[in-house]
Amino acid sequence: MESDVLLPAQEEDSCPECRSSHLIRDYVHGELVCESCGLVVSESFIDPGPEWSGTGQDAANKIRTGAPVNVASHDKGLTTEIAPGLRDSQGKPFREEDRPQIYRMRKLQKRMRYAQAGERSLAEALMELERMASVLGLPRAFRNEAAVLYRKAARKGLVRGRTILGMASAAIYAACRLKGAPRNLEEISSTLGIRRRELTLSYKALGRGLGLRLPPPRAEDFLRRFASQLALPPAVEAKSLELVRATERAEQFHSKGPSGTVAACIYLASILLGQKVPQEKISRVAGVSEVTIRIRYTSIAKRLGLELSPRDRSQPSSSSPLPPVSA
DNA sequence: AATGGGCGATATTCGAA
DNA sequence: TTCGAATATCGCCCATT
Repeated sequence: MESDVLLPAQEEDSCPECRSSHLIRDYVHGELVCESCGLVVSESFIDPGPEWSGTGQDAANKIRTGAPVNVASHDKGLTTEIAPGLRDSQGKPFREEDRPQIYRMRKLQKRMRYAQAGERSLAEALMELERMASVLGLPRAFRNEAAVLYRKAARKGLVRGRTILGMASAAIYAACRLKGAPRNLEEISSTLGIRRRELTLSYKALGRGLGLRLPPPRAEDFLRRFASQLALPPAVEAKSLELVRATERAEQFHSKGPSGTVAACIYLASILLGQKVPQEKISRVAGVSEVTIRIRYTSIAKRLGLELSPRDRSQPSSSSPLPPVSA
């Protein structure tokens, strides 16, 4: 039940259509193409994604060429013309033994050409979802979830008047939240090269149209991901979780960003356990500024009644007892 | 649909500790 | 590294056009 949505993602060593092993790499388009039948076997053997490694300050530069190369755009692969007759585009006659394949290709082409427009754009969207999920490093289940959402949206005509990319990224965003591993709008839009405005508008439409009622992202759902990116010691992660929960309980309906809360709690926990993690590092991973971490963590500490003695700030090795943060 | 004001949260910058 | 103040920007909400 996994793969009804899928298009073949791995490279083959022979063409699945004509079984020829003459596959050539088209470095211009980043496609793996069958030399004898023209089938595009794989569309992205070069990484089309935006740069990952930029940090907070040059976040804007991550999108230096705008949207990632749109390898799956609609005229790739499917609309190739296959001339009638027994000669190829150079006027050379087809080899005798290739003819059956050529006929089959023509038949396929015909089918594709007359396929319903909706189906074609759906296929395109599914390829986008595939690509987006891979750029974001999301597990298959996430992408499948997104695909389900997208299909529902498409059936309800929600894509009309909007862009496929916008809706697809919105579906991805929603899927992440449904799966309990939320991403921020910012993360999604910058790594996928979608304008934020477009993403939020699409997401709103998606949510409204499908009647999705997603509770606001819980801060603790961000913790796992941040913790692993920071390689936090388990003890610090555990303490962070404790703090995050206590914080959310204490300041319900605060309209502050969950990633700020998590970042602050991680910092706080790292201090309390004497294994300080620099604000700057946390800031990079969580996508919030250092200032936000400072403001949030001091107010959280106050709210939870935590005493930050100078000892905590300066001596990395002393473990200070934390008053129980139960509510 | 576009525009603009109000507003709270957050970002940037920078000097000081 | 961290702190904290000043200043700028962002995104959302709402009302207006």
